[in-house]
Formats: sequence, structure tokens, C-alpha cells
Amino acid sequence: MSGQRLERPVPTASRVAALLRAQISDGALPPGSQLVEESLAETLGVSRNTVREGFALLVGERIVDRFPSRGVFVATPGAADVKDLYQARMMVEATAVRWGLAPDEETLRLMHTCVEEARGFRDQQDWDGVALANQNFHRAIASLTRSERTTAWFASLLAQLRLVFARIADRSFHATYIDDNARVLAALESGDREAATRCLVDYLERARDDVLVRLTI
Amino acid sequence: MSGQRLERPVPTASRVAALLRAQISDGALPPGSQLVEESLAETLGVSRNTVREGFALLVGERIVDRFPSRGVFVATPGAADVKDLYQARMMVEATAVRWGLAPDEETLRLMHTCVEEARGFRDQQDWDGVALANQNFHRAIASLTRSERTTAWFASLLAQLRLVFARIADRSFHATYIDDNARVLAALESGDREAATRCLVDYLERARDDVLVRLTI
DNA sequence: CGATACGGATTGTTCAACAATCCAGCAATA
DNA sequence: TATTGCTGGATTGTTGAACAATCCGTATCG
Repeated sequence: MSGQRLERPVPTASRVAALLRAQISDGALPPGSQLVEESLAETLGVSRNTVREGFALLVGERIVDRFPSRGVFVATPGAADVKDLYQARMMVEATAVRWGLAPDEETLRLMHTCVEEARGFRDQQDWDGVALANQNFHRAIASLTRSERTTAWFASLLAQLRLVFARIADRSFHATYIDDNARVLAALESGDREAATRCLVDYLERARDDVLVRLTI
Repeated sequence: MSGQRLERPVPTASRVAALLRAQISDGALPPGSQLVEESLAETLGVSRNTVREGFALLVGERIVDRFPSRGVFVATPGAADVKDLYQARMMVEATAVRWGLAPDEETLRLMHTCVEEARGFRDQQDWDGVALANQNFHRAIASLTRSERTTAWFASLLAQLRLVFARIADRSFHATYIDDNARVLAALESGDREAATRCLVDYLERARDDVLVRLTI
């Protein structure tokens, strides 16, 4: 028998959290928006307590901030957060490339697809598409660590980073980094981990500084 | 005026979570224990909903597992979790030593204190004391990453690791690693980051395998 | 102009209720 | 005997309503 328990219905609170997560992620709820318990409960057709429980999940993911007695708001990451996020990112990705699993055929193909997709979206000026493809590329890198906890944490870092990107007016800037990704992939494919690592770290540092500048303008 | 908002009362749910965290951490609630909402609510003098909200925090920290419709239980990490936790740990600590901030006087003194303390506790056969001192040592290492998110995550990894240790009968095994810590510290102090990294990674791999063996016995 | 008091909006927390689910033990069955 | 099925009790999932505490914008008053 399969040791796995069969698909149990997803609890309401988790579904609430998932829905908010999605809405935040695609910009429907921009950074700084207040999430009001009562109105949310009403529009979602659930009780206020359940909404609250959903909030607790998102707070743990740092996607929303809770200010006691004032409410919960979509997080508004500042310069310090950007530095912190890129620091953490660099640790994960550099370790993945340098000491992680050597990428198998499957993963390499996936990464190629990401780069191709990104280029396609760029040509259609679909910047959100570019951003998504790029994120998938980096998720693939992180997965080389072979650590479930690490990849999960990395995903949450990317989610926070999306909030940063949401504050940048020029949506096209993601396209800048497609070629950098391609370069990292090439180095990886040739088996030169050192080069891939250098390339990656250098590029992430540039990206970070770029974001910092665009954020403070 | 101070930009900081003045000390606001800690919400009840957070206090509940903190209390459970403490009880779990010091072994009063061993892995596998069920946390029953109603009885907890009663003994803590708080409502069931509030207890529930506290649970949500702990679930996020992976300290407890929630099985829908069955309840929440203190997590019981298995072999796969041990591997995963050490993998993540190695990433953080190795990066900290290798590319992190060079430890200042203050930090070095702190690390020395940890080692001294651990030795003191060992002589008194206070194994929990040894374990705590060792953890503080590694927390200090992780803090070299200068990343708030990373150190917070690292702390949560250690909390999960404590659950693993709680399942090991022989409490004295923490003492094995005091000298390894001392060695890492020495290498750090001499400024040889490469040596420190090698020493650390090698030691963590040994520790992991040791834990795995003791866990499966 | 600045301090203050007021009122509406929102959160923090509680309570009571009930359906859904789960589980252990026991009975019925083959 | 081993499997199946049932039933009751325990626990969770979710709701709705209530009320105190807190916050904040605005009008009031000195």
C-alpha cells in the first residue's frame, strides 16, 4: 500500500492563504495594501477567524507584515531587505552551482527552456513573462542543492523579491539578465563550475545594485 | 521622538507559540506528542482560537506537524530530515566562514566563551548545557553571513535539529564535538578561512553520519 | 497654532455551537 | 482466525456574534 495518505481536502485557511499569495504575487495586491479581516472574510465567504489563520501563514513567509492592533499589510521591502535578500540568494545559488549536484540532462533542458521562454516573452514585450521564466531558471539552480528545506526557503526569498520588483516602474528591466542566465548555463554545461559560480555571483551583485538604484529613484 | 514604536504588548498567540516552543525545546514535550487544542486552551487560560493561531506559527517553523483533521504533533524528524538539515547547515556555515565577514574581536571572544562553557558543562556532565553552548557557537558562525534572514533561518534549522537530538538516548554525544569547534575557531583566528571551512565541513559530515547511526539503532 | 477630546473603523480575544473527521474497540461475518 | 463493518467518543474545522482595546483622522477648544 502507498504509505502516503490520500488527498485530503485542503483546509480553508490554507486556501485563503494561497489565494492571497497569488493575488500578491501577480500584483493585484500591491505592496503596502492593507488586508482588512472583515471585508476579506465577506468577499471570500469565510469567517473572520479563518482569514486570520490564513494571515498567520503569510506572516511566516514574510510576504505580509503584521502591525499589532493596526492590521496586516502587503510587505514593502526596503533597501536593507534588498541587500539581505540578495545576500541570501547568492549563498544558495553559489553553493548550488559550486557544490551541488551536477545538473542532469533533464535539468539542463529545463534551464534551456527557461532561457528560450524568456527570450520569447522579451520579443513580445511580456515583461512579467520574462520575470517568471527567469525565476524558474533560478529555482532550477537552487534545486541542485538537493535540499528540500533550502529550495523551499529559496522559493520564499523569490516571493519576497517579487514584492521588490513590484515597486520598480520600468517592468522591462528583467530582460537585462536573460543573457547573464544564458552565460551561467553555458558555463554549467561545459562543466566549469568555478566559471559558472563567478559569473553568477558577479551578475547577482550587479542585479542587486541595479535594483537598489531603481528603488531609490 | 524615537522612530521606533514603543513596546507594544506581545499578542497572546505569539506568547502561546513562545511557550510551546520553549517546552518543546527543553524536552518537556517530546517528539510525537499531540498538542490538543482544548486542553491547551484550558491550561493556558486562553481561547481555542488563540491556541490555533499559535499553532500556525509553529507549523511555519516546522517544529510541529499538522495533520488535517487529526491534530498537530511535535515533529519527529527522520533520517531524510537529518540529511536535509545538515545539508542546509553546511551551506550556511561554510558560506559564513568562507565568504562571510571576518570575525571581529567581539565575536571571537564570544566563540571562545562558548567553547569554554561547553568544556565546563562537560566536566559537570551537564550534556544539555554542552549542547546549548555548541549551538551558540554555531549561531555565532552563521551570524558572519551578515544576513538577518539567513541567521533567522539558521536558528530555525537548529530548533529542528534539537528535535532530532531529543530522540538520541545517549545525551553525552554532544561533548564529542567540542574539540572540533575549538579547531574551527583556531583556524578562523589564524585567518585561514580555507582550513576553517574544510575543518567545519568535514566535522559536520561526521556529525551527520553519527546522528544517523544513533537514530537508526 | 498646538493640544486634546471624540467617534468610527479595525483588530484582539473570547465563547458557544455544530458538522466533519478520525479512531479504537467491539460485534458480525465468512 | 482473520477480515469487515459499525458505533460512540474525542478532536478538529469553521462559523457567527460579541465586546474591549487600540488606532487614527478630524473637529474642538484654548
